[in-house]
Amino acid sequence: MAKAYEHQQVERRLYTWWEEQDFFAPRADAPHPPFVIAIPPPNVTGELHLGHAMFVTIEDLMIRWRRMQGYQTLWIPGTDHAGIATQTQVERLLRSEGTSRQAVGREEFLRRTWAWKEKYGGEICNQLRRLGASCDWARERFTLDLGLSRAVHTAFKRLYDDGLIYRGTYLVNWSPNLQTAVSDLEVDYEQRNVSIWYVRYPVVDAPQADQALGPGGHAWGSGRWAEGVTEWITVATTRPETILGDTAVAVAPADERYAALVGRYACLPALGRAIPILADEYVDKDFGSGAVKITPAHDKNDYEVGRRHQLPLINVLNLDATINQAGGPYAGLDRFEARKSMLADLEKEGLLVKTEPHTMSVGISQRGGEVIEPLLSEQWFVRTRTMADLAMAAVRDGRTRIIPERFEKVYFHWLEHIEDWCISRQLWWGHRIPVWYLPDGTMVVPGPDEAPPEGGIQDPDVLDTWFSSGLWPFSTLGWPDDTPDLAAFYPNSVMETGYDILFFWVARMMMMGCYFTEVEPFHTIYLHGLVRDEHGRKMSKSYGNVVNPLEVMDAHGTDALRYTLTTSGTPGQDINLNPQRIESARNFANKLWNMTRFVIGKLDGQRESIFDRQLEYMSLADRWIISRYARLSIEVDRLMEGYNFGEAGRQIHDFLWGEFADWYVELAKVQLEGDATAQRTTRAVLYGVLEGALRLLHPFMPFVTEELWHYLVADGPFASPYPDAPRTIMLAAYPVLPASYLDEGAERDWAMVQELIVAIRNIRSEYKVEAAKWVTATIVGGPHTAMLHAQAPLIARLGRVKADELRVTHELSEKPRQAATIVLGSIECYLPLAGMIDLGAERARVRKELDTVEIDVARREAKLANTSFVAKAPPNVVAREREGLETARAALVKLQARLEEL
RNA sequence: GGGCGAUUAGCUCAGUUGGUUAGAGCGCCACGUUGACAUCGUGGAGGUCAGUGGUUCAAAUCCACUAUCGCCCA
Repeated sequence: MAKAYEHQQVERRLYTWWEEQDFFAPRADAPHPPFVIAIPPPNVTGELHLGHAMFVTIEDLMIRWRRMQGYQTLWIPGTDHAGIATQTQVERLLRSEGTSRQAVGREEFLRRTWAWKEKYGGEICNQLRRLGASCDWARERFTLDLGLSRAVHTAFKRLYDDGLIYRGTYLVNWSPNLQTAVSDLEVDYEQRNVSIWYVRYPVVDAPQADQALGPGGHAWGSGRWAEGVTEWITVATTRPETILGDTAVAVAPADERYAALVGRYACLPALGRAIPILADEYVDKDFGSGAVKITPAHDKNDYEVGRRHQLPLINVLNLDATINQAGGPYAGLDRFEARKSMLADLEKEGLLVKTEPHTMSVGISQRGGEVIEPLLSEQWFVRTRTMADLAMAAVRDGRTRIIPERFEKVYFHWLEHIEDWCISRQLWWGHRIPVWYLPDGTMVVPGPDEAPPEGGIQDPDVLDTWFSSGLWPFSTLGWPDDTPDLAAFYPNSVMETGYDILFFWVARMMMMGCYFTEVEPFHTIYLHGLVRDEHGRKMSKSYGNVVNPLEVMDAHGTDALRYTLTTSGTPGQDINLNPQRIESARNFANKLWNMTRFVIGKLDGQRESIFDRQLEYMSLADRWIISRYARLSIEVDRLMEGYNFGEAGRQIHDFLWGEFADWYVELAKVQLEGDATAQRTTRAVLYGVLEGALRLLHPFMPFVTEELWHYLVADGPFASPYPDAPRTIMLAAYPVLPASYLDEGAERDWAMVQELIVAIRNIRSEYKVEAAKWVTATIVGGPHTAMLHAQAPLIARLGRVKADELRVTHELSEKPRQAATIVLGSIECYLPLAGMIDLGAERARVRKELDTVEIDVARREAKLANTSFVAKAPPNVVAREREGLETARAALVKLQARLEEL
């Protein structure tokens, strides 16, 4: 074995072997029921980032753990076609070639996109492999596969037939850069400092004859448009270009300032259109001027006002956000140029009253980055209420549980207030809407196995990518067909993903799963936190704080990254990824390597586990480490069942490093110098405990544990839930020891010995005894004499006391004067450090120790003197307090006596 | 405006139903010995658990309020 762990030599080799051996596939001979996770499908042309690393690590952890427990595990991998993202990439490519999707046409564009997918689509999956993902690649799926497309078509058809899908002209979120509608969820809101302009409109009594001219009979732009006007109504707006689409001015019904104007008309600047002045509750009389321009085709609130008053809808924008013909003199200008131009003209015509700074939230296209335009257009929608109610009921009834629980509240709130879902996208890359229009205008929605109607033209739009993702837990298993996989592995067990896509994806899977399959798609939703940089900032290219998981794995190994991601936080909480923690995790892997190397070296070929045989004799140290290991396995089981993976991982680490390596390995060195029985037992304990602990750790650090396990067990037998399991730790049993292995007496006694050894080392260090120097010591054990006597060889070695000069005695009448003193409850220990003891300093040291013990005694006495404590606290707590007091008092007496002697 | 989360050592974080002296890693100081490991070992320093009030025999932990930071929704 190499002197240090070299992950480069191990990871790819093991992964290839695992995959070749088909260890990832669900086993029919598994003794337990299925445990199924569907991967959150990454964007097919995406590149690995820490979000992926996070979900892969946690899901693989769960899968490996359940697999080792004997569940029939299936982790379905796959990718998402990611409509907008992928199309944008290919469009960029086309632009670099001097062409465009429009120029090459739909068919060619799709051909190019598939080619792009073939070229880059495999990359993300290989990157998931590097993370150690033990998913069943034979079942890999892609949302645009034939099968999944059939699922999408079936779902659409059913919703359509059930009346839950409709087509209509409504105000939608339009992304001018992407030239498509997007859903409410794909709009981010940003607080922006903008201007609010006060614009006055002439008040008139009736529409004019010639609208081309203003109320004064002059053309717009002449500077005299409003000549002679005496009555005005002033509106405040942040979007002057939408004046062109105004169809009313509204005031608050209770606003006396404007009461007389209601029922009359305002003359619209630029266009001369007479629009009614009306009263509506929507208007806040204290905001702006108290009068609001109403543009039903370009604002959501105005749309509602318009509906209440049957106002006409006038759309003034083209799909690229330039002004259309309805915009008169501004037609052809971009929306922001039109704004400038409009403001200049308003100024010129004396209609601009004032400008004020204003903050408002602006909708930004999540993908396109530009300001979203509320735009009237014909789209397809899903009526969500029925499905949302089903999705809520599943969680409310406890059929699906969300972890952490607090997200249930968020989930309910969103589903309660859900609006209809705009599912059509004006893209080419995706599932084309399965609707055909006949020349007479009738719509036909054939089933997936039916031929499209003769002479029909298919709707040009595609479906929102999340429509297909919503079917993922069952479409990947063959739905709508009644496949064996669907029967065996649906519903899934756990949906694990980041909380940031609770609405986007999780809620939609719940909605669609409950609706189409009449069963909740998974029993548990586990939401992990987001990965941020070490100071809690979001990782972003512009900050330059992005950590690339591939680079981390190259430098420190996959296990180090995985261990860091799983143990850096708690469920659902964002983690601040500290690069130093990754290094520590790498060091841990190396520590594992070396402790195993040591154990193997000492086994001398004896591959025998303490857990496979009854041993006649075990030392205190043996019983202690076995008890600790048993306790660990029970704790880990409890933590994992409760989804507290981080805490489980930390405890395994602490045990392996802090107890097994730091203590037991050191003790084993001494025990291995003993007789044949001691040697044999020690080897069996080293082997059994380390082998088991590696299994406990395997789901966290799959590579190093597998590699070491091979070295350790060689051809030896091992426990596995699978009768003919090949030689891999992946299929070895996950340990949970029976409580009979717990030995509280051994743990208590060993704690005492440990404390004594640490105290001796502490004294050595304080007196600056050279590390190489072996000292003399006398232990006065009182009631623990026999136990301490038995442990003397270990105490001597670990405390660097000469074995033949370590005395353990029940009592000591004559205490050495020139000696440092240790008092631990009823135990005393004297270290005569020839010539090194300064009596004054030693007195001070003992005095200080006495002080702390005095405080402790006083505190405990006060507690026990408190009658309500004794009466109300549980008996074991009181007993512990009494015991502690006795020990502290014993120490107090000894320390006082010692101080007098000195 | 509504909701949620966080606040514990210099830094990054644990602390599982309230119960000995609040822990870890990194960083810091001192010293390094043994054929597993310097990616290491031994010892040490370092915390008014954000603040205030309450519940309780007992609060980092439960409750209320406040402050600061962050996120989600509108």
